[in-house]
Parts: sequence; C-alpha cells; structure tokens
Amino acid sequence: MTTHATPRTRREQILREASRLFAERGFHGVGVDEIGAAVGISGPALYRHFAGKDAMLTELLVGISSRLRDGGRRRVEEARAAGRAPSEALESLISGHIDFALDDRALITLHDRELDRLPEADRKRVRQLQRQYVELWVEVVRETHPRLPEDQARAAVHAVFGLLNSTPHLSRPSALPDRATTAALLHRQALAALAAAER
Amino acid sequence: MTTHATPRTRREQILREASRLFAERGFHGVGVDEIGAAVGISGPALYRHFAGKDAMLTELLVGISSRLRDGGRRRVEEARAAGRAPSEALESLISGHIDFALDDRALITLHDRELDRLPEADRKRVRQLQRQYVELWVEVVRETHPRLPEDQARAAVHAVFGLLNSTPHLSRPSALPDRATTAALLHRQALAALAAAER
DNA sequence: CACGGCGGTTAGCGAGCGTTAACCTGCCCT
DNA sequence: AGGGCAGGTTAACGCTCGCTAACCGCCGTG
Repeated sequence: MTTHATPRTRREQILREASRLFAERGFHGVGVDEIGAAVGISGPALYRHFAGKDAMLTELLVGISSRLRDGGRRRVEEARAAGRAPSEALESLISGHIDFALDDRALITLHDRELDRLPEADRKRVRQLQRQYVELWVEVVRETHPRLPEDQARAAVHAVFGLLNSTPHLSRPSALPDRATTAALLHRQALAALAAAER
Repeated sequence: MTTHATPRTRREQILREASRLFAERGFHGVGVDEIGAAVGISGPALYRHFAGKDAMLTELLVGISSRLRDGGRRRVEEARAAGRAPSEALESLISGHIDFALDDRALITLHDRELDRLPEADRKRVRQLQRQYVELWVEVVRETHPRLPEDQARAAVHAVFGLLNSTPHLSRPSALPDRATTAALLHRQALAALAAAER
C-alpha cells in the first residue's frame, strides 16, 4: 500500500510539486512563482489554497511526521496484538520506514533538512511527532537488545535513521539497484547495525 | 590530531563562524551582516576577504571534501604499504570518518545539505571529490566483501555514510553518550552494516 | 436569470538581501 | 615624513521575493 496516491485535488497537486521543488533546491531556494508554474497556474494563485509559503512546508512536515509515527505505532500494535516477538515488531518498523524512504523520497529529504525553516510553533509540533517516533523505536530496540543502555539505544536508532534515509539524498538515484534489491539491502544493514550496537 | 586548529587568521575565523551559521540555519537563511557580526566586524567588510557569500561556501565545501578524500587515501595507502589486510584499511577509513563527523560537525552537515547552493562549476568540483572518496570506500569494501556486487557495494557505502553522518544532524547533541562511547558505537554499527550487506 | 463565490489573472508594494561605492584610519616600509 | 595598502566604516543601490490588491470569468444554485 503506497502512502500517497496521485493527487486528485489542486491542493494535493500543489503539495506534491512543492515537496519536489523544496527537496531539490531547498525551501528558501524556491519561489512561489516557481511552485505555481509547476502546477500550471502562476504565483499568487497559490494563496487561494494556502495561507502562505510557510503553511505549505508546515503541512508537508506535519503530514509526514504524523504518518511515520502513526504507521510505526500501528505496526508495533499489530505485532503485540498478534503475540509476536519484539524482534518481529522491529523488523516491521524497519520495513515500514524503508517503504517511506523509497516511495516518498522528497518528503524524507525535507523531513530532516528543512525543519528549522518552520515558524517556532509548528517546529515544536513536528519535533514532538519526530520524538515520539524515535521513542517508539527505542522502546522496541530495548526489548530486543536489553543489554543496550538507553542513551546508546537512542544514538543507535538515530544512526539507523541516517542509514535508511541515505538513499533519498542521492543526487543520481539511477545508480541504485532495483527497488526490491535496495530495500532488502537496507533491511539487512539496519538490522545488523542495531544488533551490533549491543555488543 | 584534530583536523582544524583554532583560527589564527581573520579569514579562518570567518570561515569557522560561517560554517557554524550555515549549518544551523542554512546557506540562504544567514545574511552577510550576521556572519560579519559573528566575528565582530560588520557586513561588507567580509568582501575584503572573500569575493562573495558563494565563495565562502565554496571554500568550505571544497575544503572538507578534499580533506575527506585525502585523509582516506592516506589511510588506505598506509595500510597497504604496511602489508595489512584490507579489513584493517576499512576499519581505518571508518575511524577517520568518525573523527571527522564528531569533530567537524558543522562541516559534515554542510557537506551533504548545501551542495546544490553552489554555482555550477564549483559544484562539479566538489562532486568529483566526493565521488572519488566514495569510490575509494567501494574499492576497499569490495576487497573485504568480494561477493558483494558493485552497485550494492556503492549503495551500502552511501548508507553507511548516512549512518556515520547522523550524529551531526542532531539538534540536541547533549543527548549523546560521551565521545569515546559514541565513536565506538558508530564504529561497530558501520562495520556490521557493511558486513551484512554481503549476505 | 440573476448572482455569489471559487479560482484564476496582472500590477505593484515593501522588506530584505548581496553587493558596490566612497571614505577613513593606522601601520609598515623606505 | 610620507605614501600606500590592508582592513575597516556607513550609505545606498538594485534585485528578488513573499504577499496583497483589484479585477474577472465561470458555474451551480434559488
């Protein structure tokens, strides 16, 4: 199940193009006229759909952070409800994150590059969502690797996020193996990196 | 041996502060007046030392890319000259990169965030240096893990860079364990992630 | 059939930015 | 003693950018 279908409303279309452009050239590097042009309207027409440029970035970042957290919670919940081992919950978290990283590359890029271009209030909200997502991982990692101290678990999780988010940053993604191969590779690496943290 | 001593010339002082500010708020998010203020002079005085704002970013990115590549080459060279196993060359590469990531956090951040704010010519130069550094790693990884296909080796190396570069991106680095612990942790994780790539 | 609002248009404003100009001061060197 | 240059200063320019204003056509509805 892909997380984002092709846009049906003009709003979604704008968000889609804005995320692409922001990821390519940075929030400050893209003008509103450019975003408008990308959807076939021009400049100020965007203000019929959004309060301003900031509002677009806010909506994108809150959206992806929420989806990451909620998706993670759901996966852990499901694994627990089915009585499966914590290690399976962890693998599910990894798979879910990989799907995100490979299918919503632009959003992942924004997510860890443009956070501090947000107005204070929104930034706090996004950071809270991100923190909850991290803590969810830390919880599950500590269940599967009980000898790992909490601060190291958190650092290890951050490192694995860096690993999983590496491919969207590639300037020439065509150099990658096909999707399935890349996904499997990242999965193996993430799992091993977390296991190695404990030693 | 740290890579960058405390600045003695005004030029170095400016570069130091500029890198800090660029890393914190992004290249477009920092004004020249602000950079000037950070070193106690104001605005246009910077033009006595640099051709422009772009030139500062260029010098920072070319500098760090060169140092990464040259340091990597030196380490591999040394290991080979001493007749040590490829696995030791790999571990030396990992250690060197970790030193960079932990000691020059701001530069590492710029290095993979602000590359495309560079004028075309400089960007090409930096990308070439980065590519050479990556290929150096890929070479060594393929010696230590011969069954790993080249494209997957390259993807695995990129992923490990993401892992190693994760800590500089942390907004609150105080949450990390102490330096030695963090370095050891990252080293274990990177090594394991590369080994797991082969399977 | 009028009409209201949705979603566009172009013109233009005001702020902030990088950069240049013009000027000044102290130090080194002969 | 004097002159030049290194390294500052402030003023100002011009451009870009986000955003607002003013206007307009289409379409669904009472």
